[in-house]
Amino acid sequence: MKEITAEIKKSLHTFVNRFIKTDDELFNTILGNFEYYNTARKELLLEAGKVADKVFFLPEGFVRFFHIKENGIEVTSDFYFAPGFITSFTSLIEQKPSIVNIQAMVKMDILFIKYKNLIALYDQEHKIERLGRLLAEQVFISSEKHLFSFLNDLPQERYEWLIREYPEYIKNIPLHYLASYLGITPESLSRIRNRT
Amino acid sequence: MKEITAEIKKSLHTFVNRFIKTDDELFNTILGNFEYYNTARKELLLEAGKVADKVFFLPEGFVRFFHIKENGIEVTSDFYFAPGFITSFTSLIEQKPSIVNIQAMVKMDILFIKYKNLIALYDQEHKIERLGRLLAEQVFISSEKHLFSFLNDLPQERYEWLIREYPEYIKNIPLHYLASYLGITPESLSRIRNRT
DNA sequence: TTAATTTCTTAACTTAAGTCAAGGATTTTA
DNA sequence: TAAAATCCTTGACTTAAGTTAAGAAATTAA
Repeated sequence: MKEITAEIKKSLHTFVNRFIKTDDELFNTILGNFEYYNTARKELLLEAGKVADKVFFLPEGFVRFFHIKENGIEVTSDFYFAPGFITSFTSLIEQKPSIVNIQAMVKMDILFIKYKNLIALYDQEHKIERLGRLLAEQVFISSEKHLFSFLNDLPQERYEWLIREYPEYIKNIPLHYLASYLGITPESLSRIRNRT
Repeated sequence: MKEITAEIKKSLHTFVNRFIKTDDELFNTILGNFEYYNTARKELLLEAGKVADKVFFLPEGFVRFFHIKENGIEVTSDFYFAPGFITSFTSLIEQKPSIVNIQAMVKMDILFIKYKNLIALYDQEHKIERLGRLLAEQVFISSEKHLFSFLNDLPQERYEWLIREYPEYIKNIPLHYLASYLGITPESLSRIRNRT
């Protein structure tokens, strides 16, 4: 079982301090609640049907959210790049089975905190509750952007929006995942790209 | 200038206590920060281009979120029914000009709290910070549902999802607003409804 | 480094939604 | 309550995306 490196600690510290200022005591309280984990590429950090009982922190790498529709089609709903906290918020908040799978896109060293420890931290420290509020606000904003791309734009324009808003997606993510993120088939995305 | 009635106080109390338990002192602290306002039907509670500086509480009635695209087409992005807190979260959180307009759909008596007072309450009371976190989580969940309807379903299925998930929409909301909420034209919605 | 798998593209055809236009029904408001 | 505005539907036509199928290219893993 590998240790939490100084580099990983620093990444967590920097990220948390974007939202709240932590003195040593508070940061050590937070850090003390996290455990280390090493994922394989393509490993599921959360499986659809199970209740989310952890929040992950990614100091590196990125993950994909996806689910399988009744007709068997796989839908990619989101990507998160490091650094950041990752979980199925809906499953975690409601403590109900998750709709989505969360999949590691690359092999990576990550941290996680258990749900019950997070809740205890919320009770214990006003500042951590604030961190929770600010993070919830951020995931809302990012979800709303994705939603607005559907309300405002045709598939072709959604693709243009995507490369404008998230240029790193194009470099790192297989196109058929991007297609379903955009709500279109891989064939359509291929045609859209070749009619510029 | 009309007063805040006992009925409105009760509505706020009941709603807040779904999320946090408030003793008299805490509830009076919250209530003391709200002011009364009476809207006309179709009045804009927030105009696109202005920074959101209030959060509204609706004890009754409902509102519509909409914006105008560059091509002049109006898009309805959301509806909120009473009871609940209403604002452009994105504009409020980032303190940037709002994309959306918020429009009263009926004449109603409402409350509002100013942004700076809300921030002060967050600092002052851990429990209110928690309320903020829980509300942010709820708006995320509701935005994600709307998003998933686009990722999972064709327009026809999205309409069926809407009447299943939000039957009250059909009874209260003009169809051309629902059409743009579903990302389709009024003509298409009309055809979808007439091919059951 | 080769075999297996995954990823991406192209083509032919189908279908559902968009566009443009018009008119009737309903609701609002003066 | 009558005029105005809004709301909803229908029809004819266009267009963009879906479907099915096949194969080439690239990547992964044995």
